[in-house]
Amino acid sequence: MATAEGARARARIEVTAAIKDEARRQLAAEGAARLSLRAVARELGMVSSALYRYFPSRDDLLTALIIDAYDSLGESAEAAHAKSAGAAPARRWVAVCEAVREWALTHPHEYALIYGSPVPGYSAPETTVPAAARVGLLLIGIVREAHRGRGLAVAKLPAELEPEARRMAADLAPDLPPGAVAALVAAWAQLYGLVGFELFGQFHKVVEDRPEFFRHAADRLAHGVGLVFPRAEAD
Amino acid sequence: MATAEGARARARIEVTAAIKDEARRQLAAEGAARLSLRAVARELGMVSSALYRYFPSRDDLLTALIIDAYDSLGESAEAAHAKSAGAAPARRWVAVCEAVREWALTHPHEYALIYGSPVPGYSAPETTVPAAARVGLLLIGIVREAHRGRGLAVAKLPAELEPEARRMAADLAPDLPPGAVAALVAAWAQLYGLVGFELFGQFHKVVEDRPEFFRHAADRLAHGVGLVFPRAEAD
DNA sequence: GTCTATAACGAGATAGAC
DNA sequence: GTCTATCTCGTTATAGAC
Repeated sequence: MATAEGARARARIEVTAAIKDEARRQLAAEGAARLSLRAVARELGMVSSALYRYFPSRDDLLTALIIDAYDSLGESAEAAHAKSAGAAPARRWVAVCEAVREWALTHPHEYALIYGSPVPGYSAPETTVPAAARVGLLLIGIVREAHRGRGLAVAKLPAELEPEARRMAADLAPDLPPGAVAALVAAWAQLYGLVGFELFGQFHKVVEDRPEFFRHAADRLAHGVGLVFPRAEAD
Repeated sequence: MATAEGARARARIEVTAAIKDEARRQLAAEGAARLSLRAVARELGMVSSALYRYFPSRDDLLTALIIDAYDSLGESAEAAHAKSAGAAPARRWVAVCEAVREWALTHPHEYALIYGSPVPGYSAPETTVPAAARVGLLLIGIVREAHRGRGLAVAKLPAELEPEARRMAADLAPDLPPGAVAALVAAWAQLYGLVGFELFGQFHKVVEDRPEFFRHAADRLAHGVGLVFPRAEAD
């Protein structure tokens, strides 16, 4: 029984993966708005109703693709973070930013799925939140590391933003100064502005040496959050 | 004959506007990927072939909507810029950024059309460039104003970025220091990161007081570009 | 219980004849 | 410009194989 159940489970995992792979292929070709369960089934030699054993609806398939994309991005970012262990927080920040950019360039359609325009008629359920938070948590961790090592220059905050900054800090990182958390959230959004503009073509005929341009912008973002670069090298 | 021709021209303009209005409505409901000439025609009580007298293809209709969106955004930004005449460049910068944000919040689907994921199978022609450049030109103008008034703190550039910064400056604003141009392009992209995150829901349960958060982030962007705030008030 | 296949629904797009 | 015949879609009900 154990082997039979194992075989069933294995087959189920394989078919699920095949469905998602084919769906990703269609994502690239047609976009998320035109993702079609029937087309996926047809391409796999299945009948459309059979897909419902694996995904209860088209939206559930979309949700699975979104979570996979966030997880894939999160893994790349976490790998870059781990690889940079021992380096100054500002360097680790840049390393993670560059990993985000590289993942986006190698997975443009999945990037568009999670950070591009919302899919009409689809609204992401709360189950996507943990995967979506991975990169943010990594960035918070880097700032925390700097804070503990006294390598964080805390930004001054205008009085009007202080309540909001306190609220964000309480939610996201109660051990960090509110000013740093507010700056971090802004930098997080701005990082995706840089990536999105490059990926979606706004830098066409504007920025040519994009890796270098991005590296410098990521540097400046780290600086804006209060991460101090080692004296010997920069800043 | 003059009146007849005038009437014809007027009718043509009216029908063209009606087509674009209906197309915008569908953009909101279905997304750009699903924009269908037939559906537009049906809704207007026309037959699909009649639409081709006004737009030779779906892509041409899309292009017209994109140019309209860029122009509408550009007008809003330019109006905010004009209204801020006399203020310090840093203040004008923030005013323009806030106008971009407000336009995006009131025109979410048109924002998604121009700054969101690319429409699969569609590639924007060069004719969209002038409209797309309006906000960028405005920001360059603000930095230029500061530079002329000696209110621009030019950012130091790492040696690796200098050739690219020079190239960008030669293309975009030969009268400005390359460092300022590079910082400006980055800030421009980052501005849209902030706007996109708010609009596309990434700030859900993260940022609550979004106007204040955005204003502060725009302030910091101005600072990053080298715009100096009047001593009496901020910085 | 787990899965696939057949058939069907209502809605909408599409192509072509007229 | 109109009509119709034929596609697509998401989804469900049902029946039967393993």
